[in-house]
Order: sequence, then structure tokens, then C-alpha cells
Amino acid sequence: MNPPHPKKPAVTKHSKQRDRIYDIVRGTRSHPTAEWVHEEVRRSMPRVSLGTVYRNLHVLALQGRVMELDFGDGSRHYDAFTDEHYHFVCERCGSVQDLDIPPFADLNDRVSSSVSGIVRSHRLVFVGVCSSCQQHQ
Amino acid sequence: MNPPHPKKPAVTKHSKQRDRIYDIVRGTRSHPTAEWVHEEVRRSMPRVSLGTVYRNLHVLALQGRVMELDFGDGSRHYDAFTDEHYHFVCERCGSVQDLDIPPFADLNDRVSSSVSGIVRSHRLVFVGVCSSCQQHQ
DNA sequence: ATACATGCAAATCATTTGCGCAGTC
DNA sequence: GACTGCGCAAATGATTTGCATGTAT
Repeated sequence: MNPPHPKKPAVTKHSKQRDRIYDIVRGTRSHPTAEWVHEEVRRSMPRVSLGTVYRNLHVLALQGRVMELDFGDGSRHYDAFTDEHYHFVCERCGSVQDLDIPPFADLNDRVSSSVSGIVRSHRLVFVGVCSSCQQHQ
Repeated sequence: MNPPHPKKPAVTKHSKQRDRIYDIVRGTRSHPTAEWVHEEVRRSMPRVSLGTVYRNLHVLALQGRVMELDFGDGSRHYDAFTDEHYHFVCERCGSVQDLDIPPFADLNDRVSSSVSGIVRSHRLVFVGVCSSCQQHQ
């Protein structure tokens, strides 16, 4: 009934596509979406499909080389800076900034008594107006 | 060039459907999705469409009677407790708890110096394992 | 009477997946 | 050669929208 060898996650071989995708995410601070990465990849490898981009971004996330971010704007963003850090999102233009401050280690403790369960982590995103949008209005 | 009367957002008349949808959201602490609300509404009004549920949830959000929440699980959640408060999401079962503590007023200030722009608000969600999931394993 | 609201179905949007072929180990 | 990864296109899932008709004011 069970397969003789359980299916491994594999993720072994590497590919030019994956290398390129990783380079592109690593080469920007814009926290791009899969769509944007796809457009960039296509500049040098025009036949790469969007599905391949999604698949590889997911593989890279499993490998811990990129992190997947959800800012609630409808599409997922990717970040090659995988050290734990917070983000600031501009409510006008949607741009994202990395925050250079260390994570607030005390937050989980500050709420643990009002949760029935164990608090393991938190997601914190700051929202406001970026300096560029302030100037343009 | 301009229409004689600018199109108002309106949102005036009320409907049995909207009343029912609001009652259902107000009557639960489960932070339901539109899908769940739809199933509930149908118990008393079987012909209500999912589109109507979405439209009315959005209207209620504009009116400030419900709030829309995104926990990154793929679907939007709705909450009739509109006072500012944080949530705790179980990473195993996806259940959501309201936190009874006041928002951390100091957070925005703690990061404002490392943001180029103005920090107006933050989104904070705590993640962990709820007591029910702890027991079941 | 005049809008706004509804039900239905089709359209969108982001993301995922099945499949036959190509590339890597 | 055995498998993993790719390109393509179709499938999925959540949400939105166009339209003809119903309903509240």
C-alpha cells in the first residue's frame, strides 16, 4: 500500500533558469513580484515561462535563499535578504523598504498571556507614506 | 465634460441581504471568510449569491461596520469587532483569536527614524499554536 | 419613477498543475 | 539512462463585474 521509498522533496539539480531567477531577486531591493521577476528573466532568457518562475521562487524559498512576503496587495513579493527584518510599505505607491532595526524580541511575550496557546512569532508591517510620495504631493 | 451630478458613492438603501450578512458576521468570533458567510446566509435565504455577499461585505467595510483582514492564507477574513486590536492565528488549524490588549502605541515611533517617509500605522499578527491544537498532539 | 441592489454567469488575477520533452547528474 | 526541471496551456481559487431584473425610497 505504501510506496517502497517515500517521495523525497528532491530539489537537487540546478538549472540556468533558477540561477538567473535567484540573481535577479538578489540584485534588487524592490521586493519584486513573480511577474516582475519574469519580465526581468525574459530579457536574457526569453522563453522562460511564468510557471517556471513561480516554481523556482518556491524552491528558493524552501532552500531559505529567498523569503516570501505578503503585504496584502494581492500578489506575493520576494526578498533575497533573509535575515529577519521588518518592512515599511507606502500606502500610496506600494513601494517597500527594509527596516534596519533588529526585530522586537519582546512583542511575543507582551501578548502571550492574552493568547490561549503558544505564541511562536509575529508578522509586523509598517504602513505610511514614503518620502518620494510626500514630495509629489 | 463633467457629468452634471458627480456619481456619489451612494451606499444608501438597505436590503434584507445586507442586514442578514451583517448579523452573521456580528454573531461570530470566528473571523469568517466570504465563503463561510455565504453558506450561513443561505440557510435562511437560499438564493443569495456569493457575489452579493462580497459586495455587501465590502459595503459594510466602507461603512466601518466590519473590517477586512488578510492573514495571508489566501482568503480575506471579516470581523465585526472594529475597535483596533491584534490577532493571533494558529499555524496548524488557521483559527483566529482576538487579543484583548490595547495596541502598542510606541511601535510606530520606534521605527520612524529608520524609515524615509511617515509611518502612520502598522499591521501586527501573532502566530503560534492554539491550545486546541496543542492538546490534539 | 429612479436609483441602488440582486442573481447569475462570465471575466479577472494570481498562482498552481498536468504533460510531453529537454537538460542534468 | 534515470530523473528533475522546463515550456506550454489548461486548471484552480478567490474575488470582481456586466447585465437584465427586482426592490426600496
